[in-house]
Amino acid sequence: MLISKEKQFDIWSQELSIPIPAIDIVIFTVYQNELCVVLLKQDFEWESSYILPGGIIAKWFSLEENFDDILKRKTWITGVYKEQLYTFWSPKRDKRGHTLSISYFALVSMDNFFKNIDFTKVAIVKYKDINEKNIGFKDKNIGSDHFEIIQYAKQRLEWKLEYTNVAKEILPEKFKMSQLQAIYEIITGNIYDKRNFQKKIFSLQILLETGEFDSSTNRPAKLYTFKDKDLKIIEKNSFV
Amino acid sequence: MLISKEKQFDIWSQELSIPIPAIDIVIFTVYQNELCVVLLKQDFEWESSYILPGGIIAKWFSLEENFDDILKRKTWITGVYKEQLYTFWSPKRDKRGHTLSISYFALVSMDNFFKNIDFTKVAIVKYKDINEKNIGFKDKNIGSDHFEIIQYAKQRLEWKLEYTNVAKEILPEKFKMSQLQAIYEIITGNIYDKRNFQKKIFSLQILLETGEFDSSTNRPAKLYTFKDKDLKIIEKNSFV
DNA sequence: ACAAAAGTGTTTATATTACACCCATGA
DNA sequence: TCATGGGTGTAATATAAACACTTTTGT
Repeated sequence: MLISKEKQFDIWSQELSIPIPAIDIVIFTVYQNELCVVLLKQDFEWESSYILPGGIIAKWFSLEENFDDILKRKTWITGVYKEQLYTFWSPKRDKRGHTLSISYFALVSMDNFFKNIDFTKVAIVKYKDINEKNIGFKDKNIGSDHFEIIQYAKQRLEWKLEYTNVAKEILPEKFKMSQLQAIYEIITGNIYDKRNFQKKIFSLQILLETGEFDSSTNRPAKLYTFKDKDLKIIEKNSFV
Repeated sequence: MLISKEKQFDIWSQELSIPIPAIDIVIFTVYQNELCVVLLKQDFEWESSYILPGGIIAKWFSLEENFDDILKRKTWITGVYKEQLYTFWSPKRDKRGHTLSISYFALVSMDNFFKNIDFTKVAIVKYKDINEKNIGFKDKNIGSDHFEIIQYAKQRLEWKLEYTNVAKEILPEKFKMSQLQAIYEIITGNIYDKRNFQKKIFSLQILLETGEFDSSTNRPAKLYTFKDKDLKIIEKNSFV
């Protein structure tokens, strides 16, 4: 006998002494010079409410495979940078489903983003517009801690930006120095002197000059690209 | 009808499409001038094999409560510093139980350690003596990735030591500068010039002089204590 | 010619590294 | 008196921070 996924879920949540492991995804992008998060949307008469894309995991697949599957089903986005964040659980969270949230942090470039995303399913919400009130579907008792998870992800993003070349996951393949600086300024909320910024970035030795120029605005700007294709952790000096 | 925990576990692992969430604990201490890990032991004729203390979580309690319960049941250790590490899952791990491992990293001071630990249950293994061969009970097909988890925890420990005052969780309440330096040297594997080490530590402003001295060896040594009772992240300079 | 973004150097302050001798105590 | 671990300072180098004008292009 086949039972629907919903039904099966409700049986589990009552019968078992364990919480049900699920994945929740905080996916950031930079859009219109703002840090944004891709969220699932529910509209009420005069307001909107959002939750993180997520779903229950299947034991036949790895966490990464489950992530890819869930993100694709919920948003149609594929091929993003992803990293596990933290696992959240409390007996109070998500009373209906009793799900344990293995949260992931993801980055998507605007290129990839517009190629893949399904706008009938998701909303792009400015990070600064997200607050406790518009996160979580109160009536269904889900997403109660999604605001906290987003905060946690933002912290991780700032950290990663400082210590790795992860900015490449948000930028197009080739970019000008001012675009790179903008990413850092948007995400950290600081503004930097462009001479010092450039000196710092060059000292990290993570960029290559392409020899090409962007002529879209006034004086043509040199285009750079990241040297390493994979995530590179920038080594810090020893403790002492 | 009551069914035993073992039996129930086996039913779950077969019937469910989800993995069973469990906690695995990597608990470090510094003992006899060596970095050590507290592990559960199984002796064979001519060799020993170890796994991480761990157990299945109950949804009636938070992760922290589950952690405390599991650690106490398995080792009798209580009141340690703990921090969630990472959640490991793959369809290949732990074939019998299909458990998903929410791993934790913990630190225990020798003081606390000897007050609480139950040596009939656990072994204290030098970190450097741990290898793929002596971790995991092959016959029972458990702990297959515990070596990987320990490596991950060691990395986190080094990081925490550099960026926080977490050393306080391993040291006694009052300690001399050379003890603090030893902790750093043992864990990072580096050796430091004691003048530079002192300058660095003082610059972080995380210590207080107690005014007391340790007279146990030769010239009496000043005793210090940590200024903050809670974990303090040492702010790094801004990116640029 | 002017508006807009790109490009470029120097000075000062701070942090890091390398390095060696004297001190207080117990045995 | 000597062996042991504790305590202390300075000079050289490297990194970070503050700061403003010129260049190239499109309009």
